[in-house]
Amino acid sequence: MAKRLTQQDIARMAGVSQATVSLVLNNRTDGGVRIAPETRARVLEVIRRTGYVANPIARRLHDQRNRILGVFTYEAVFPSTRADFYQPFLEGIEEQAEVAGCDLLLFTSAKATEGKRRIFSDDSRIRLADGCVLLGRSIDRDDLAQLVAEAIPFVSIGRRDDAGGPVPHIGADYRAAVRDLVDRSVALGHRRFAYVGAGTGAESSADRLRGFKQAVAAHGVEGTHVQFAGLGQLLDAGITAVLAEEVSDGAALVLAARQRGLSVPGDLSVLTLGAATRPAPDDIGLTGFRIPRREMGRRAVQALTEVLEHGTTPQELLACEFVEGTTLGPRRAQG
Amino acid sequence: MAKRLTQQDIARMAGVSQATVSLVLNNRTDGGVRIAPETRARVLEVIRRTGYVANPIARRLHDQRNRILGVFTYEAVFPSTRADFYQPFLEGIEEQAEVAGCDLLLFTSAKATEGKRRIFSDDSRIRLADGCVLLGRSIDRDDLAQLVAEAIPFVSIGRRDDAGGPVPHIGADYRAAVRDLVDRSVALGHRRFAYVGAGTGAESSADRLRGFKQAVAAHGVEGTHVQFAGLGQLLDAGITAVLAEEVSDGAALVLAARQRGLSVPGDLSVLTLGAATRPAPDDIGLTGFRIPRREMGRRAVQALTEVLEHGTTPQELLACEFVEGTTLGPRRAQG
DNA sequence: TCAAGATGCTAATTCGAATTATTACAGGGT
DNA sequence: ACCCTGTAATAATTCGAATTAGCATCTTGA
Repeated sequence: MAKRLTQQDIARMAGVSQATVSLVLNNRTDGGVRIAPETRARVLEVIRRTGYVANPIARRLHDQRNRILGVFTYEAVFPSTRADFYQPFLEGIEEQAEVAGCDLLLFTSAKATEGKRRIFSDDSRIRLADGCVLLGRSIDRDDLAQLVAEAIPFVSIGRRDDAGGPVPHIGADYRAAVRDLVDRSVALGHRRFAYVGAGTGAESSADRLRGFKQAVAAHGVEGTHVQFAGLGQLLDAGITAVLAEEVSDGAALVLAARQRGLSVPGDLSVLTLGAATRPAPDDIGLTGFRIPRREMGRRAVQALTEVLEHGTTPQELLACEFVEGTTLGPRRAQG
Repeated sequence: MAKRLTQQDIARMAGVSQATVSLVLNNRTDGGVRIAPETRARVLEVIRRTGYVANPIARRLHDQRNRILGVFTYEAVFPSTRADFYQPFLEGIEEQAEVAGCDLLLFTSAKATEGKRRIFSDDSRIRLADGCVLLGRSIDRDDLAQLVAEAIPFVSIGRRDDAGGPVPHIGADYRAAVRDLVDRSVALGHRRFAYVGAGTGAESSADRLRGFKQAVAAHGVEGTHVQFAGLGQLLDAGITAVLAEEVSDGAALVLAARQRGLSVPGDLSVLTLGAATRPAPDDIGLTGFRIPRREMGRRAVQALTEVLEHGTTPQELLACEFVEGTTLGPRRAQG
């Protein structure tokens, strides 16, 4: 197989030294470096002819930066079961990477152990890239702590609690978004709420539940939290508005209610909080909010650029947009 | 920022040389390498205490391999408009890359010129990877020729004509697939066929048309080729079976026929040849064949591995699977 | 007791590119 | 002839780990 070209090869062809090639390549004119125009032209011509590109590995070894940004996901990126979830983030990431003139490295080599990938295994390749975007609902806390401890440049998509230090992230402002939904519902007369979903574990779940609790407290209305949706139980408790963390749970509630001959939103309002770990029907028109996934991807790459250039620790929550839908209505005047 | 530990540091702490640390780390026992058990233990203890991990960059520099496979597409990968097309290929690519223990590099830095990316522009980063998979309906012929000329390890997804030499590729066997459709149709009594579509330009189009022509010739039946579908014109010509290159064209024909009060496949059989450059409705149940996209992605990565290891030029066409559908039926006995 | 062989480790080199220090050589002034 | 200055290029070193050749030191056996 044709061996890969090195600067030494280019140098030989152009009749100069390897150092000269490097200087020409990097367009160095500072620090008393001078290259005669004709020499420069000769070297550039050889480079053009051969299509030579500096070995990123060697480059990275010497200094920092090879214009490669890593993307780490805890599951495979492409399988269509995951596509709906990852896709919008990746769109934003790709878009901004193109703007930044960087290539994207997908860490597919990280072998899955017990179904989950780990960043730090026997042979972590994370440092191949200049920096890294982390994607996934929940991220291993040990991995996160090690990233922070080793000062590896990275940005998490999704807010993360401290892990031995602040974790740079671009998240969605679930607290504000959930509060907004409660506000709207209260304005429509609702006084008894239920939050259906985990509400714990991943930061995104915790944030939603926190927003819910803040909002019901602020309005002085009733709000309960249950892990799973039991329609009868909710109705018995006199609840008129349900906030379902998972989209599929929200959809299931709407269908169950209608099967009982109830009207949504006439008898019960159902709101969804956008979590999508399971596929859900999309023809129900659930009221809720849109997670700015694409924008989060874009901002994450921008933030990573800042980390790389200034060593900062950006943390930002992006606003979610209200989605009108058809499942929120005024509370029915009750007997 | 705490500087990263090196083997030299570990060596100092354990009172041995850097070489010894390397030998212990790689568990080398071959080629007359011997390390006393207690020395080994001492080094391992220091490694354990410090949490040292070998710098992958330095490691790759030495190995001449960076275990990075490139993926080049002429359009952005992730935008959802393209998702249906690229997705299955990428699934296969990712799957096999994981098996091979390689990471995937998406060439997002290749700026688009006139809406199309080019592999070889000012500053091609194609050589960042060990090898490269090319994806896209049509690939710039100059790019292709240069890849061949420079002996850059790559594999095209989709058959390609020679470009200054044979082009390594994993394609779909469109000729066989189209012949099969004609065979089935002839068996059902059809004698007058039309091929609707480009039939030229990209290799994939040419292969389909070639299969069509071979089949009608073999059966001694009538077969015409038109670029665009005019339903009336087809019916006037007494055609009873249409093969539409584009799925969307096939779907349009079915809808147009039914709008005229005709039955498909009662009055006209419509077959599709799987090209999907435009979105098409998927609820029509067109008869045709399935392009093994995922498998092609997998095989392409395998083939690339072979190219890298043995410098071969693999060329392979994978079989397409017949899809029953509802738009092919026996020719109606005509007055 | 001394060569032969086994054992345990290290010095030195390699990979490819970036950078610094240094050399080589021209022409100008005295 | 000599020094100085500017210009143009190169030699040598660096990064971190892997590898090979080779140097000590210690056992054996005759």
